[in-house]
Amino acid sequence: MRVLLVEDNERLSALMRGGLARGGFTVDAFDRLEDAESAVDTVDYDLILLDLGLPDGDGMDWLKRFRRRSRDVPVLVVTARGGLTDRVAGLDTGADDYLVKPFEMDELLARCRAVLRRPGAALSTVLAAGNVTLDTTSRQVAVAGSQIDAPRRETDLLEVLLRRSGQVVPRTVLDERLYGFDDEVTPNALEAHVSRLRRRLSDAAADVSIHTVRGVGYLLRLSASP
Amino acid sequence: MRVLLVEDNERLSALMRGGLARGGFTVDAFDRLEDAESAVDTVDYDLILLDLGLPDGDGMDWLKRFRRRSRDVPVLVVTARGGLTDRVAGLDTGADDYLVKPFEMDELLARCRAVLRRPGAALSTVLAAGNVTLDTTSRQVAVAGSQIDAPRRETDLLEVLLRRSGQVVPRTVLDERLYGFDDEVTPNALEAHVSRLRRRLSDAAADVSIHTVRGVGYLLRLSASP
DNA sequence: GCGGCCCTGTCAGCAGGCCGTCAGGTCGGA
DNA sequence: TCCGACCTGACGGCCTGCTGACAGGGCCGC
Repeated sequence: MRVLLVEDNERLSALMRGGLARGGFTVDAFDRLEDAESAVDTVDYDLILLDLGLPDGDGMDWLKRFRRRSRDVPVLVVTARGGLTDRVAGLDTGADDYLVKPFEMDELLARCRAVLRRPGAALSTVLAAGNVTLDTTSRQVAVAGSQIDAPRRETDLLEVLLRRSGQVVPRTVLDERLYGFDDEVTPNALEAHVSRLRRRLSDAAADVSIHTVRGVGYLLRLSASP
Repeated sequence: MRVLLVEDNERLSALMRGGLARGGFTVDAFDRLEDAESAVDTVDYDLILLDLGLPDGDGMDWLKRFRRRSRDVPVLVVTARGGLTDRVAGLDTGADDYLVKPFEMDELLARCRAVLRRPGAALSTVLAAGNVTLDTTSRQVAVAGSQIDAPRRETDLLEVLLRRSGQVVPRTVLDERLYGFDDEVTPNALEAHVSRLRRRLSDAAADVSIHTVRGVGYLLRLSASP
């Protein structure tokens, strides 16, 4: 974990460097915003520790500017300004946490760890074949990156085919998946959906298509491309 | 945004519920870990506010167990235990932040907002898509820079859609975010709000619109522009 | 306290799209 | 060529979602 420390009090900076190093962090320390500025342009930090009262400017202003271009690096503000309004302003400007001097090294480390543990993006399962994708949670179908509208039954059908892409899926399986045991439905209903889905995929220039295996079922595979 | 509050002090709980509601959160409040336990099993909360000294167990133990199975819900610990070792232990157990009683409601809200900012999502307090912005601090909506009035429910709805702008947000998620356990509501209530918000956005000449995904939910996306 | 306004949930009517069915055509294998 | 399997365009019932109207309730100003 690489950390950028911006702190102009030399003794405190030394202390923090020591503590962070013992905590397993790699530290780059600077005492001016200008140096910090060029550092963030060249190195991809995991975490930034920022003092507010610095010789060449206010850390809060810098943070505001920084947040405008780089959104995802956690920033922990370390400062003597302990007032409520300062803390609220700091948090709302884009600080992920706020630590008021004086503090114990253990607490600094704990807060660093906490900030780094922040949740990542929620994972969604995406099925894909060729340039066709289906997000199983949002039920969105996309071809070559652009979304297309598909009604529910066709989406369900596509899902089953995608899950066994390249293999023949028997009619019976498709019927079972699309319709509960209760719904009795003409065999033709499935064929109708296949037909409509084929049309939709080819209209969207998909590079996979649905092949018929007579007497058995269907399979999804890459279209022959010239 | 749906919040689980676990706090056994009745007066404090009422205060926090009020403050959070004014801050645009939907709150489920319980005074025992047992109830919290079953709540987290059924609802997908955006944030958990946890008191430590509870009648039926220690919040810290519960948090430890909770973290073992669910890693990605932010937890903000609210407690009277202000000692350093307590704070460090709390953060290392899996709390994302630590707030010591007594505290101001403004600070609580600011910390909630900070914790909810996920890496990759918007890091400022202002959510935006197209020319529509929502300041989560003041709960003000603006289109192309000029503010428009939107009632609370519509603002909440817009917030959820903005946080997942471009992605489909399932109906169930929207229902969960907008309404707590107690509020039982016709599915049509959501549709009514969507309708009203659509009207409001288009009246204000917003360049994003709410798109319906039949059988699934809604998504916010840039309107087709000529 | 009280009147009025706005918010918000409910209802009902309506529109549009989905989906199962049918019928007629096409294709493949024997 | 014949037959069975499959394709596809047309159609209508039905269901989902949209929206205007309305009523209850809370909040604010007088």
